[in-house]
Formats: sequence, C-alpha cells, structure tokens
Amino acid sequence: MLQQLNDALQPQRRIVHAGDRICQAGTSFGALYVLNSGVAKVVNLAADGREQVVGLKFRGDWLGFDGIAQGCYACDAIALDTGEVWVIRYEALLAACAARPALLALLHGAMSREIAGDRDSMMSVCTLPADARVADFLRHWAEALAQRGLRTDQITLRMTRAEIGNFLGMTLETVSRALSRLAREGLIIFAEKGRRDVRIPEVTGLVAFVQSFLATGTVQ
Amino acid sequence: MLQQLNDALQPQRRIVHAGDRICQAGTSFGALYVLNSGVAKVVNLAADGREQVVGLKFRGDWLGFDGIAQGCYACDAIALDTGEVWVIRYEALLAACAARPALLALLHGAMSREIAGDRDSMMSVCTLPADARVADFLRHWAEALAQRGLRTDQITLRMTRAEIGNFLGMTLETVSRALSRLAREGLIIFAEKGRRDVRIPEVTGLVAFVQSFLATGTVQ
DNA sequence: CGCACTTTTGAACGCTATCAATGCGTGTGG
DNA sequence: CCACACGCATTGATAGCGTTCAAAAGTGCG
Repeated sequence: MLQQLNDALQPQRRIVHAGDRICQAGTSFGALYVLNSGVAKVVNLAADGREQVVGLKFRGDWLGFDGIAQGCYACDAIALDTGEVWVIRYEALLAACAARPALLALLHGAMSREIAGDRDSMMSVCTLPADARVADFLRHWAEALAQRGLRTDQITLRMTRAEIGNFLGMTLETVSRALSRLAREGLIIFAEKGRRDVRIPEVTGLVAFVQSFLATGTVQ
Repeated sequence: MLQQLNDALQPQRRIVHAGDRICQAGTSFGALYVLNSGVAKVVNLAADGREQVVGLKFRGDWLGFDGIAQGCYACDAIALDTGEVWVIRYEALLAACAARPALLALLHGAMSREIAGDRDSMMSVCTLPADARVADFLRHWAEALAQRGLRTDQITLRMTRAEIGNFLGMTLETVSRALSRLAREGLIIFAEKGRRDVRIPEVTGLVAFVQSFLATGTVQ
C-alpha cells in the first residue's frame, strides 16, 4: 500500500519529532499526509478553545481528510514520536487516481476505515465505564501495532495521562487509577523504570476484561 | 448537489418509513445511499451486542461509507421518518466519477464532512456535561435543518429519550431531566400535546447555554 | 376502554471529578 | 556529585453528577 503510493507519486518525505505539528487546524487544505513511521495524535479544536484528541494514527494511516470538504483542516495532527510523514498533494493524488483506479480504491478505503474507526471510538466512550475504556484503549493500541507487524508485547504510551484522559473522556487521575487496577489484576505490567512502557501479557485478557462489564449491565 | 447526482446516475429511488432499515450491518457492500428526504439514524453494532447510535442523517447526507473498506457495512441505517433514499451503486458511481471530476469532488466532500462531523460528536460527548450535551444536540439538529433550508423553529425529535440518550452517552432519564431543565429556562418550548415536538425560540440561546459550562470548568 | 409504550419525576447509590498531598524521574546549576 | 526544581504520576478523601431503581402520569393504538 505504501509501496503503491510511493510508486505512483514519489511523495515528499518529512521527518517529524515528538511534538511537531504535521498539519494545523485552520490552515488551507492542499495535501494529505501518510505516516510512514511513528505515531501521531489528531486534535480537534473548537472555536471556544476546547481541545479534543479524536484519534491516534500509526504507520500507513492518513491525516488531513477533514480538510477536503471545508478547504481548511479542522484538526491539528501532532507527532508523538520521531517518524516520517509523506506529503501527498491532493491535486496530484487525484490526477494519479484518474490513471490508476487502484489508487482511488486505496484512498476510499482509507477514508472509509477512518469513518468506521471514529465510530468505534464513539461506542467505546459511550458504552464503557472508565476502567474498561482504558483497557479497550490499550487493546486498540496493541492491535494497531499487531496489524502492522510491529512488536505488541511491549508498547510505549507516548502520551501523558492527561492526553489519554482527554481522548477517552475522563480525567488524568481516573486514567492513572484504571491503569493501576489493570496492573494489579495482572492484565498489564509496567516497565521497571517509568510508567510509560506497558507490557501486555495477552491481549485477550483485556478483551475479556472489557466484556466483563457488559455482562452485568451495559451503560445503555 | 442532489441535482448533479441525479443527472449523472439517475439513481434508483426507494421510499422508506420510520423503522425501515436502509442498510444492514454485515451485509455485503455494493451501494451508497443518499437521503433525498426524511431523517435516519446510523447505528454501530459490536460483536458483543452493544448498539450505539453514532450519527443522524438529513437530506443530502450519504450512508454506507463504512462499507467501502471492509466489503460489508459496519452499521445499520434506520429511517426515523418517511423519506426517499437514492441508491447509488458504488461501481456505477466510480465509473461516473471518471468522466465527471465534479462528482468525485462531491463524494470526497461528503466523506470528509462525515469524518469531521463524527469528531465533533466525539468532542461533544467528551467535553460537555449532560445538560449541555442535550442542548448541543438540539442545536446541531436545528442547524442541520437550517442548512437545508428547512423550518427550524419547530423541530420534531423522531427518537425516543432512550435513543437520544444512547447517542449522547447518557440514560433516558438524564435526557428527560435535561430537556425539562432546558424548558424551565425557556431555551426550548414543548408543543402542547406530546413532548416530541420542540420549539427553539432562538438557537443562540442554546449556544450560550453550552458555552456557560465551559467558562467555569471544562471536563478536561 | 384497556393495554403497551414512553416520559416524567423522586430518592438513593455509585462512579468519576475535584482537590490535595506525596512520590518518582529528569534535567539543571551550584 | 548533590541539591533542587519541574513535570508527570500516584494515591487518598470528599463532593457531585449521573445512574439506577421505582412509581406515576401521559400518549397512542387496537
């Protein structure tokens, strides 16, 4: 997939470091971005100043779709890690798609997956209590890595508790408590030094943990 | 926009009534749907049985984007009202797009708007307390009607309190209480008979109400 | 008219937010 | 090298918002 993009467009590459802004809300739309490596968060900005983390992006994910309709990006995309971003000029992409239908399928598939993913986030936030939401967040992260063939036994949360809490719709204290409980139950194991690295003995444990909340009573 | 679609594809039309399923999660993807009239809800279904209302659709909105990537729809779309749905075979749409770039722009614009809209829902759910969330929901509904040139002074909520609550991540009782409070403050006025019709004297009142919660302390 | 469904409202409980204090890890400067 | 400061994380105590449980009233339909 990245191969295909590369062959068709030879996109410009950009190295980003943690904290770098890949694209900025409000600036005029001209390009989409594809993460070739690294991790990024997508932050939705409201006129009144609210900031909401609305997505996490990994290798092969696209950024900037929200800009197509309005002509300017609706969200910031911030690198959480060192990585490489490919800049895909939208006009060039459309031109290339005209010649290669497979490219268009790629683009539509990515947008479709984005829509489906956002809805899954919505479901998680709306139906799960805090502990399960954190567990589901870790499961999601682990599975995202697994799908990309990356190590999944040891994951490094490249976000503060506050950022995670913002994403999940809870406070940083609640995130911290949830992680402590998950660790106490052996579903996750913190690295010796620093509580940013998490080992997940088996993802199925997290899945079961999430399900255990649904048996008794779903939050709607 | 609907004009353009009609000219290019002469789509099949389907009349739907409240409760009719426009498209079904799990069935194989072959077409997108455009609402020419009526209102619909999009319901995400999880393997474990959870159901989450993840969107509301009005005239001109598209349904079924989530099916493109996976080859089958991820969500049910249910009509909340009598309306007309246009069936847009995906293959035919792509073929038409090849000839008319404007059509492709239309499609991408619709998908982009969907992505941005889902993120706004996410922000609403994650940052607003219950009363404000309900107010924001009404504002959103009123603005959706306004953008389409429909009456906005009197809106009919075509969902039960339970459905609204599911969408907003709260219980039906909380929705009911929030609506009662909004009515008590004069921000909305129930119709004499039935509490399903709501008059909104001025949408700005709802906006101000939402903002009033952010001044003191945002939930993150 | 009676029945099923929806809505409203009350009371009590519980989960999560809030406030506050402490601990940990890193980097800086004396 | 140590002391210190700073940011981030953890944990406890308390309060409050929203859920849960329950009852009653309204609405629509056969």
